[in-house]
Amino acid sequence: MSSEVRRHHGNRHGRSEAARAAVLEAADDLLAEKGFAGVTIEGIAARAGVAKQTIYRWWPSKVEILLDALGSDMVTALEPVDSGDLSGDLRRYLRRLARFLTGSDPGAVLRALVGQAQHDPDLAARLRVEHLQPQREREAVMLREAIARGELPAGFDVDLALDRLVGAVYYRVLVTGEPVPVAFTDGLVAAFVAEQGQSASR
Amino acid sequence: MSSEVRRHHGNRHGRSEAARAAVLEAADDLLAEKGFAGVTIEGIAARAGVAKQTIYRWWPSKVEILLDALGSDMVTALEPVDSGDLSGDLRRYLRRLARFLTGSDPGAVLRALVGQAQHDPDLAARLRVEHLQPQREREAVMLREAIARGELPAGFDVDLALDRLVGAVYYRVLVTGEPVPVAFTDGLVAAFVAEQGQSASR
Amino acid sequence: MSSEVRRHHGNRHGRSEAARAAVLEAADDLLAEKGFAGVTIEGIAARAGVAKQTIYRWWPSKVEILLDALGSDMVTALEPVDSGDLSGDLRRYLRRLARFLTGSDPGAVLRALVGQAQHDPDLAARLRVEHLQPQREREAVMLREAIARGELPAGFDVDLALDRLVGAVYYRVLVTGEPVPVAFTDGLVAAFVAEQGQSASR
Amino acid sequence: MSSEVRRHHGNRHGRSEAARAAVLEAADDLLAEKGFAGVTIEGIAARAGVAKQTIYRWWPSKVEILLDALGSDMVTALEPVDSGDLSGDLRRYLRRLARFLTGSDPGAVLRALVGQAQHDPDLAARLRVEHLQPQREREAVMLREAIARGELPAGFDVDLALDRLVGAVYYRVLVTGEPVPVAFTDGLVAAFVAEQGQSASR
DNA sequence: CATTAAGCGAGACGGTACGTCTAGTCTTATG
DNA sequence: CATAAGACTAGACGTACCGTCTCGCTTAATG
Repeated sequence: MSSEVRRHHGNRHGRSEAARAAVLEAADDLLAEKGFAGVTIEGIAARAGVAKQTIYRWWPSKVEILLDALGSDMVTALEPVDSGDLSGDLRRYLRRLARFLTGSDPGAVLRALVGQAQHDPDLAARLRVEHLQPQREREAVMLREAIARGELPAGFDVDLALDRLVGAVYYRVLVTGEPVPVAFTDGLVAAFVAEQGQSASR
Repeated sequence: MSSEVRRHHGNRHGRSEAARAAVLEAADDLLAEKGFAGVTIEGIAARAGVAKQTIYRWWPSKVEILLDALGSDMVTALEPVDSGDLSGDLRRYLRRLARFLTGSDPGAVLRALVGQAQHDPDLAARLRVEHLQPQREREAVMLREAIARGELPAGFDVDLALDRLVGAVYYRVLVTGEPVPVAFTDGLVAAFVAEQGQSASR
Repeated sequence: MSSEVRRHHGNRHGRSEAARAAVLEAADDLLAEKGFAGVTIEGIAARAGVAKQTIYRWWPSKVEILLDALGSDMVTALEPVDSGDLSGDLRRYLRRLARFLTGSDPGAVLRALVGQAQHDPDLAARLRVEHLQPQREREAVMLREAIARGELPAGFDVDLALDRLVGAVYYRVLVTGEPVPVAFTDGLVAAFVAEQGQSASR
Repeated sequence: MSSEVRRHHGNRHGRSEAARAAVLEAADDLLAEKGFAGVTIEGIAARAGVAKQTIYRWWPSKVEILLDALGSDMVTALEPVDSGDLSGDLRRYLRRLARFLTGSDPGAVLRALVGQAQHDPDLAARLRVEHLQPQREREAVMLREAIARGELPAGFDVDLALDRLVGAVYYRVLVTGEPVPVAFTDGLVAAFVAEQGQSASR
């Protein structure tokens, strides 16, 4: 038996998976080595051993390549935790988020894309629809299950809580440039938990 | 009598204030009209009626022009409030911050610069040193004075609080792209106050 | 009844005559519409509804297609005259040559090929062997028969005469771009006849 | 003391003569080495050590570069002869023309341009106006002076004679590809002279 | 009657050159 | 001595064709 997609140089199989993979890897490498400005279509083509036309055939711009390169890395790296204990889950999740954003290759891709999205509304829309909102939804599930378990009150404002927890992490990464140590993320959760305890005791 | 600085085409008066102002205004206009990618040195020179060399003489790059164009707009627009009532001050400040970031021209410049800073560590450093950290300091003063007044406990973690309050606003602006209505900023302050109340009651 | 070669999409009949004809016609049309630079393999394939590979299977280059498209048009259009009266025959022949070169589709193809032959020695060789020399030979026959009839002297230099008669027509077409009216071709023949008369009278 | 035009890299001197000369020489060299198809803007730029933009600033296409490269070479190489003896002058001129067209670098440029002119009416017009017609005029002067001297009759058709003399040479070069030996050009003149003798004797 | 094999339309591929755009450098003449 | 002007080298942009390479379909001849 043979693999589903065979190696080929352009034919009726349709798109070459080898070329696609080489492009995405080249884009990733260039971003890591030279930064966003160093990611050029010509550079990607040269490094991937691919013709420029092949790139333009499948991607409308370099940011789409990076979106593609991001792929499901976010889903993989930021799988929410559900152990039945909200505060522990949140601590683990925010630690993981901080590490993803500040210390991983796909995190660097995401930061570059969020940066570029400030100049490019189309990219912003695609980035949100394809990556940020789905991840936000996975984060929301964590909190909603805690509501279901009774760890959080019924009327709990999930969106506000996520903006305060996750937003603080992004803020340090994107705006202040401060490191995001475990002490910080744990501190966020501690404050969150304290607040809930207060509410519950009323 | 005439204005202090006369228009001139190269002379012994020193730097031309007219050229400087024209460049900054052209950069601002181009950003507003065409977005960040539409801001080019050539475009600025053409619109400002200035030679490219004059721009390169005084600014090392286009982002420095935008930094310069931002000027003291942030200081002016985001003057912290100090009425002696922390929660009211915070509500007013965050409303103003949200409006600045989402609904003003200098806010658009700041967003573009923060976006570009994700690709450009030098810009990131200058942006933080010249604008973000001074503003952060002004914000911190608000809280420190509340501590001095006894509205907040002595060991209060000012940095964590700002990351949670201000960070949530930036997060919506830069990442989720959600609007930042008054209800949201007031909600942030309400949660903050509730938390403090709980702490105080312990 | 059916045509000898039926329409087919690839089979054991061998080469598709329909595809061949469509390619030649498309090439001709493109040359007429857009000029030589507008004749591209991709354009021919698209217009002929034929795959590029089919073109490359049968023709090594686009100029070979035009050579093929020229076909026997030159032979047909430039059939020499032999009425037994040399000066009348030459007048008719040169008029026909002028009209072919300046006012017919295959003449335009020939001009394009002669032009391209200046850049392409292989094309030059093929063009001469397949079209120009055979036609030259047919022209020479006209003169040789006049020699046989005694209209021209035995030692008459056929090649020189053709270079002067035919060459002058090509020169106007290819180099000066002047029109080639009947008065011109008739003038050529008149001068030729006068010269022979002079020689004969010696 | 300094040379009239100083070396510079773009400035208010206006156009760089060094860049201009390097481009023309590179184009010439490429034509000689690789033929017309080997003359590309990129190739010229690379060989001349010049930016593509500099080429596009001054020449609209590669054929204009070749037109420019041809310069006054034709005038120089094809200076008509005027010794007072028409037949000798014509022999010398046609020998020189044959050598220019078949055995010189600028002759190769001219052949390439005449070839390309078959595909490009604009080039054809410029080539004629700038080079071919002026040269034709210089040729005509030779004959007109012979008329003035009484070597040719008053009503002599200069244009027809040039088409037959010069045209035959171009025809061999451009169409038949035959060599153009001295015997051939001398034969042309001999036939021309014989014809005139006959006319004169009438 | 099923198999085989050749020509076909289709179209992706690695390339080269195109002509355009902007960057950043350099050299003047002007005031 | 800073300016406006503008030519310069450099290099990425996105497009057009090149010539090559499968691929799956159609069809007649073959076994």
